[in-house]
Amino acid sequence: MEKVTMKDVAKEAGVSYTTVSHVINGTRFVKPETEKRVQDALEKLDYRPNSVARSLRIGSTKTIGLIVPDASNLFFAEISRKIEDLGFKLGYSVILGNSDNDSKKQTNYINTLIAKQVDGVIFIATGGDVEVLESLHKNNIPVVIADRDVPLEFADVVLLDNETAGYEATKHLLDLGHKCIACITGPNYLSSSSKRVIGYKRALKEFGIPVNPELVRSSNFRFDGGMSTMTDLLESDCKPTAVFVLNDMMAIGAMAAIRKAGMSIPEDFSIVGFDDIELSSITTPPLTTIAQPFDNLAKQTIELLVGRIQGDCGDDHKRIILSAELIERESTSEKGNR
Amino acid sequence: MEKVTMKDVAKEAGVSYTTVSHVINGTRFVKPETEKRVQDALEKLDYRPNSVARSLRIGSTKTIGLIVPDASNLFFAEISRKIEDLGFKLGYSVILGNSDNDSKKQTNYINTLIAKQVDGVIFIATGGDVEVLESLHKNNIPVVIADRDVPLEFADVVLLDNETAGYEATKHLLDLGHKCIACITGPNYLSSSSKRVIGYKRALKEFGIPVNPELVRSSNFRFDGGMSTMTDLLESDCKPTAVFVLNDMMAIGAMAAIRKAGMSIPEDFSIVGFDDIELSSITTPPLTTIAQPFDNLAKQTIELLVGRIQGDCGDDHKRIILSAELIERESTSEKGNR
DNA sequence: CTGAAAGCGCTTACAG
DNA sequence: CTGAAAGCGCTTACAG
Repeated sequence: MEKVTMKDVAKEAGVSYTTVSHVINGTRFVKPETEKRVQDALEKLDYRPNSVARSLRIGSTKTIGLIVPDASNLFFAEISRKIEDLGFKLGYSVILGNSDNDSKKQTNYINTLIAKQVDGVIFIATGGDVEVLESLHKNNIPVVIADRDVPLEFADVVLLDNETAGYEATKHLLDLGHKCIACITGPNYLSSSSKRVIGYKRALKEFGIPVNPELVRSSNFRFDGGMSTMTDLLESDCKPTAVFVLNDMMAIGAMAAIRKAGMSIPEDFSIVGFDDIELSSITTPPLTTIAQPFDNLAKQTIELLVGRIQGDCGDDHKRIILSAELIERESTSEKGNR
Repeated sequence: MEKVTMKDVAKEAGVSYTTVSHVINGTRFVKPETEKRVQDALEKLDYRPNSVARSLRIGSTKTIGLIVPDASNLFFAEISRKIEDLGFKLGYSVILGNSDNDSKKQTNYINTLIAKQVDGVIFIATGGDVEVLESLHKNNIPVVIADRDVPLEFADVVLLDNETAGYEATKHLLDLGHKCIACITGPNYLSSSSKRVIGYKRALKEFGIPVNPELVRSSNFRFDGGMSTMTDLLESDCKPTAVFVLNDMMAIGAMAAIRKAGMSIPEDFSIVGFDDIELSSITTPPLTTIAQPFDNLAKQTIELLVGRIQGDCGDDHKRIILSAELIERESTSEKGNR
């Protein structure tokens, strides 16, 4: 069970290992008869290419790094999954890293990705500093930033049009006659959160409704945060009749809080979420939400990255902005419909 | 921005690159003064080690492969996340692959993992054939099988004691006075499903209740499957008052079906799930379930693998069986408590 | 149509 | 206390 290398195959087939390499890679003509001998030897010895050696020689590992805040979060889990799928189809393996909110961990990851000579990196920012990405750039490793904007000149970016999406979600509620609409946001330093809030405010303004800061609460994008923030909101003075929650995880938490307070959805209270994770279609009632274009996001991101890897080194860095769509389900209804 | 190698550092510091290597790795004594010069050069040139070259030389990549059925499933997402975390702490990067139910894809993955010279593989089986794993073994790559048993002599295995867990879940329902208890299973070819069913039957027998095959339905471990199977069950002749659902995803779907049928949980119907994914504590009502020892599962798995990698080549392959715990929440109550 | 040889960037005996 | 050199397993000009 010793490692079998090209040398062994060459000896077995009675050719030089140059030839073996060429038949494996189909990279120059080989006399059919010779080729057959090599193929037989390959099979007989169950030869396995060593891509570490190959990578060292050709300077490319066919591996990309994917850094996400937390892959056990359903939203990132779905994105990672799709990126991994598409990447594999394009011939790339993915090394996955969870950054949490730990910028030290983030730095460690980036450093090992550089050491491992990944061909490119897809980065979904957590908070923390982002200067580490600089070193990727210095090492000529292309980076594409997905989902959460980050002020970096040297990277391509694929984002959702969060502002418009926030506007649409809020407008849906306004169109239903709601006037007192709360908003549960994510962490304010995330562009994906703050932009949605801008959309929310714009819709309100358009309907001539002043923004009540009491109704806009910042939370953590997680179930528990949605639940506790909604509870606070319901206990406060201003009695909203609807809420726009900036992701589905929190929205599901908020639904639990609303029910716990003895209200029915959507009869007493309307709620719209954001993301359209798989779960959202089967809550009770099914959640009206903004659907992230998961497939398209993954596709654009990986294609952009692979394009860069394959040498599209235009210095004009691209910003791709995708649009999201409102999915009306049963968690929203007209105000007064009680 | 040319790649800086040890040679460049050596030249800058005026030493041989042997010495550079030794100061980087701390692998032999170097005169403090010389060392300082090297350190300065390292810093000045912002040297980055190339672990591809290193790997080729030392025959180890410090990378492991993790193959899961579907990382967008919350259960695998949580496990992957933990394995990734612990692995990173031990100095290993992880390449993630989703096998789906596609044995061709599984084979492809295994082959690229071999080519990439991973140091080891953690494998969570989907259906499909498993002989591909054979080739890992032939290439001296240790494998540990997690969560789903697979009949393979050369791999270590870390499993849950599914039978006992299934017994406990069912007994809980029986202790509450339920006599007509349905069971929604996963695919039958998965040991994690079939063993839990054995536990379910054992508990029934112990309470002198015959197993009604009508009450045992096989489904797909997903939300939608739980929902539709539960709907069928409620429309059938035998009217159960409780159900043991073999994972939380399906249990959440089943809860939706029960509510849709106009019944309250737990007043009219009791339900116990399995896994204790994060979500289960915030459903309405919070789900009584069997808690998977996620942390321990990840920990044992990675430690076993790293042990093998580091040369513990005992031929006695280990089977580690972990136990699960019933978490009583609010989805179960005494029968007749309506 | 095929081979001999250099070299990718490291580590590590061997030698002094 | 430090260096010269071999070699990990490949790819790819160069040569014939």
